[in-house]
Amino acid sequence: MTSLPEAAAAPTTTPVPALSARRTRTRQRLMAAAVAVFAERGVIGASVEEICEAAGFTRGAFYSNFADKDALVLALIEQGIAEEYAAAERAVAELKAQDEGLAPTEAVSRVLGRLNLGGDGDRTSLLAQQELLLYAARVADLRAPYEAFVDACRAQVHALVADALEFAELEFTMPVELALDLLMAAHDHMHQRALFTGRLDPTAMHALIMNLTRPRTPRAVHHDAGTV
Amino acid sequence: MTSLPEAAAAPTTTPVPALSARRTRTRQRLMAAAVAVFAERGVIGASVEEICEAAGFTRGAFYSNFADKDALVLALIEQGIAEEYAAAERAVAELKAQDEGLAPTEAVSRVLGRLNLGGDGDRTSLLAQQELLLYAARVADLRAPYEAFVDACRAQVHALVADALEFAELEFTMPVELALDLLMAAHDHMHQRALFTGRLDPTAMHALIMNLTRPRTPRAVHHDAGTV
DNA sequence: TGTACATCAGTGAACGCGCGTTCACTGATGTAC
DNA sequence: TGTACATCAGTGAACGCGCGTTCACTGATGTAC
Repeated sequence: MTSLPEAAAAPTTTPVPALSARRTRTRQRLMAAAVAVFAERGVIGASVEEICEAAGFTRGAFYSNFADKDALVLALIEQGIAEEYAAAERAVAELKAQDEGLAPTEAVSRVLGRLNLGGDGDRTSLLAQQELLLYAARVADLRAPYEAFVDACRAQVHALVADALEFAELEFTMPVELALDLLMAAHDHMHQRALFTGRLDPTAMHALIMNLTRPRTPRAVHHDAGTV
Repeated sequence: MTSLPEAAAAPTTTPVPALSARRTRTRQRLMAAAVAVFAERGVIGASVEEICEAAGFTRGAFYSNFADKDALVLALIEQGIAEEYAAAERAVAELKAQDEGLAPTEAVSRVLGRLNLGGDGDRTSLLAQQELLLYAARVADLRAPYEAFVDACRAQVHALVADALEFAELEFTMPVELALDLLMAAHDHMHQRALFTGRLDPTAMHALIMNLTRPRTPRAVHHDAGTV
């Protein structure tokens, strides 16, 4: 799971007419600009003009690269999927590289803190991500790709959490699928609140982790203050 | 907490120039139509024309009642706050009226299932609610009112859950504020997924409730299958 | 109760602006010899 | 390496449409006598 070739960034298996380097750059700049504009104005409210201006192009360039706004959103979602998987690889590798003993909660929550789940953690990314979700929920053609993106996020959480628990000698107190659902729910909720308060508050997240896990071997009791 | 006069629906303490009955009706129709249009097109994408057409008015009527779209959104949020508190009153009263013995999980999750948290639970309401959140997160003047709305939701959850736990003789395994956060997180997540799958899946929610609660009196063990 | 008048509430035409989309164009990049 | 040409990629003007906002208007509602 941690080992893939090293592609995923430069896929040589693109559809029939491979894109030129120049075209790829233009598309990337348009997509990056779109994220910023989506965060500020919303997907529906973002005009093609604004996106192009932010990217330093004219509108003609947009229509030369994308059929319409939906096509750009689809490209963003699909790129998000690829990045999510790539990020999971890296994060797990990093975690395995550090071998110092951490408190169980520390280990797990530090891992979760690294989860971007499709954004850099800054306000712009959070807003843009929420925008994409809501837009994808409405546009039939985008629902399936977005669900694939969510699955990619889930896979990343799964990989990270599994390793973290192994490392801290903990196990879930419920089926792993349910635990993942709850972790992602708490994670999203934390980010959503951050849109209003301006800062991430991991308190509830920590409490949840404590409640979802227990020592894997029954002899040691980490959760209580007891020193058995 | 359960006892208020019986107003909240017809507040006689409205600001200085009280609205005429006709005007109130027009505003309500516009607001109801706005929810539907917001769900379909998004707050930013919804045109005043669409809202008015859905409500059966011309655009002039809109500007005669609201300064602009933001004023209408604010009115929707403030109405949501009032409705949320009113709903909490009713729900708690209903819960207290039923005295048959329920399984602890049943009691709590049935109560939570009743939580609308600002919507009827249908797709339109869910989308509109998400839209309002995202819009409020961006517009400075709407952030405080929206946080007040979230507080109202939290108060409703608190009232309901406290009663349900009392009824089922359960208690939280963590501070109540954290437990409420997690319940709301799981609830929102469940609704968000429903936007894609088309149905509410309470499995994770149930599992969370099991993990957040324990019998209040140590003698009986409700959580395990044991029959002590 | 009836009439005359004042105010209120919504109508619908008009305005100008900005946006999506198209397309003839030009400069940039690549290729054949 | 150099030249001539073909294709590619982005430009920017142009079009028409729909939207936000205004405002003179008219019908509805309320009030004084």
